[in-house]
Formats: sequence, structure tokens, C-alpha cells
Amino acid sequence: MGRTREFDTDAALDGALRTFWRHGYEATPMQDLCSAMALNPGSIYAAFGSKRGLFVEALKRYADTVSAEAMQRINSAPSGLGGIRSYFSHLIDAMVDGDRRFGCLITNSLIEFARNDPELAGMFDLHLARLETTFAAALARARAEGQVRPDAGPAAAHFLVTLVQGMNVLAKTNPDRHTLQGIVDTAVAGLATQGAR
Amino acid sequence: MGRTREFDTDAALDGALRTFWRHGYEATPMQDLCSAMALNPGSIYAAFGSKRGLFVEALKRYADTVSAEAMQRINSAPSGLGGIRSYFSHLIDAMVDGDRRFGCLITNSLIEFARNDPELAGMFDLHLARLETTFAAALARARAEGQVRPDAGPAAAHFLVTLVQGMNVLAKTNPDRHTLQGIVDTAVAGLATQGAR
DNA sequence: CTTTTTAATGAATGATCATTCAATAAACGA
DNA sequence: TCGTTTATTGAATGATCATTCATTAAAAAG
Repeated sequence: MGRTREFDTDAALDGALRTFWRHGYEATPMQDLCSAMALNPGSIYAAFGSKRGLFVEALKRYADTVSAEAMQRINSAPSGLGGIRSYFSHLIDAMVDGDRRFGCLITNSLIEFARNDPELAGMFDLHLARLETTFAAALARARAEGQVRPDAGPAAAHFLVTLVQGMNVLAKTNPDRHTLQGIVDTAVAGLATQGAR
Repeated sequence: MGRTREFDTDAALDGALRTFWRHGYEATPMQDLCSAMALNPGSIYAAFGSKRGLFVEALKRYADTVSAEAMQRINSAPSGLGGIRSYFSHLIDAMVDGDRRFGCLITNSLIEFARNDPELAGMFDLHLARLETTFAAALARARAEGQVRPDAGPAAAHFLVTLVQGMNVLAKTNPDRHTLQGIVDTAVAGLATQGAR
């Protein structure tokens, strides 16, 4: 019983997500979030408790949609190395003129909050661990297929995660496609067996 | 004529720099800067004009001291690849328990401001260009010395800059030395000629 | 010593921020 | 239709923030 909620939670969260993504947490006033979500303060506080609570939900939505979709590319490719290449290829597309013009919401937030907020720190760790595990699986597949050097083990997965974080930083500088592709090609060539270059 | 300034500008700037480094721009109130600089608001505003003006000067000081010192390691090594290794080795030391526990002030600020502030954007671009040029020179030397693959050209320099940015992001996650060393070893092994591994 | 100039002090100011709440509206059960 | 419950509205609240300024202090010039 009682009045039913009029707004769509996910749509509202998407509005908040976009605003946080573009401006960061501290730099976005509640007023901007109200506009982006097309909601009044009271409705937002009733649904999410606080600005921080809203941010946590927006981060979760980002991880479940944007981030999960990107990682999916790694697994759904026909080969291990192909999955890795596909991931970076779409990352570059999105950086140049797509959704990742403002980098990655999680990377941005990791820089902003670091370990000052334990709940957020846990979310960041989980995200990085997921990406690393996904890369590790792709590398294992690529090793079995003879596409990467036999010594491309756990360190190589960490290496790829670090490269992604670096690209997410570069995203903030209007990078050009050619430069980005060169970076990825250099990294992949270093991992690949001689024949696969 | 007139009363002489009682505080040391560089010492005050170092106090501000540390605070901005740890907490970011938006998240540090003037009150905290007053404490860190051991100065009253009036003195800070007389000397630096505004919080943003102070931040710009702190960024410059960071580039001139912390950042310049790190890049110096690349040039002053006995070999090209040795310089690159030395740079990352000290970066890891500082990340694990040293001055870079909070990442890199420039990387952090790049994420926070992106291209919203043209003057800052110019400073970020200049910094990345300097790092890239330094890496490019070291790679040229390493190529002449036969330490890296002959195709380790401009893209490889961009690649190393990206790796540094990625490490600066990881710095915010309490990384352990072994993981960081593995990442750098993977990157360097990919660049090196087979014999130099 | 007096005057002039500049620095330091720290309370005051006004803007902006996150958050609350009283009033109103809608949905549902009886 | 009425009563209960929950959602929506948007102005009000109080905290916090960057910044200012009148006052006091110190240094140098005459």
C-alpha cells in the first residue's frame, strides 16, 4: 500500500552516474544531481539516503553495466589474445569519441577516494581483481593456443590491468587514436610469441 | 621598505603540496591549508591570490622538485635500459612506503580537473610530454646499445608513459612490492631484446 | 623618532553546500 | 468513500567553505 514510486531507479542512477563520471564526487553539487536525475532532493534522499549512498549505488550500476560489458568482450572472443585485443580496441573507440571521454568512473573514484572510505576501497579492489582474473584467464587461453610467450603468467595479468589504468588516465587528455593504438600494440607485441606479432 | 615576509615561500608551498597530494583539490579546505602551511588566510591570499593560485604554484613546485628528480634518474644512468629500470625501481620504492603513497600529484590532478581548466591542462600536457621525451631519449640510447628491440620507437615511449600513469593509479591501492616489480619486469621484458632479458 | 610601506592576524562575510521537513498528492485496503 | 501509507515537492536549515578586511606589527626611509 501507499503511493507508488514514479521514477525509474536505474534511469535515475544513470543520470547520477553520468554526472559523477564527468565531474567527480566532490565537484558535483546535489543540485546538479537533481537536474541530471530529474528528481527533487527529497526523493533522492528518500531513495538513497545520502549523496554518498547515491554514489555507491551509481558505482555499482557502473560496474554491473559499463564495466561488465567491457570485460565480457575478453571472454567472448574466439581466441585468448583476440579477446585482449578486442577489449583494448573498444576501449580506444570509447576513449576517442565515446562513453569513455571522461575516463573510467572507477579509476577516477579510486584516485579521488583512495583508501579513505573502506566500503569504496573494497569496491575498487573487487573491480581490479575481476579485471585481473579475466585477463589471467585470457592469457592462459592464449598460452595454450601458443599466441603469447610461455612466461606470460600472473605478472602479465597485473601488467594488463595497470595498462588499462594508464589508458584511463590518458583518456582525460584528448588522446588521438594513432597514439593509443601504438601503446596497445607495443604492449601486446611484448607479450606475444614472435610469430604472432 | 615595508615589513619583510616572515615565512619561507617554498616551505609553505611544500606544506600545501603535501595536503593537495594526499586529499586532492576539492577535498582540502583552506583551513587545512592554513594548518599545513602554518599561515593565516590573509597571508596566503596576499601571497598566492586564491586557493587555485596556490594550487598552481604547488603543482609547479611538484614538477620542479619531485617530478624533475625522478626523471633525472632516467638520464643519469650508465645505460638507456638501466635508466628506465632505475626510474621504475625508485617509483616502486616510493609507492610501497615512501613519498608516493598517495600516487602522483600530477596524475591525481589530471583525473580531478581533466580539461576543465585550460591553464592546468597545459601543465599536465607539458608534464606528460617531458616524461615521454625523456623515455624516448633513453630508448634511443638503449636501441643503440642493443638492449631493446629495434622497433621500440615513439610508440614505446608513449607506452612507458602510460605504464607510469597506471602505476600511479595502483599506488592508491596499497600494492605490494612483488606485484609491482612483476608488472615492470613484464613491460621491460617485452621491450628488451631476447639476450637482455 | 616619525612616517611610510608592507606583512600578519583572525574574526567577519556571504556564497554554496548537503540535508531536512511540513505540506501535498497518489495509491491501496477496507 | 474513507483512512492509511508512502511518494513528491521545494522552500528552509544549518554547516562549511573561500575570501575579505580592519587592526596590529614590523621594517625601512628620512
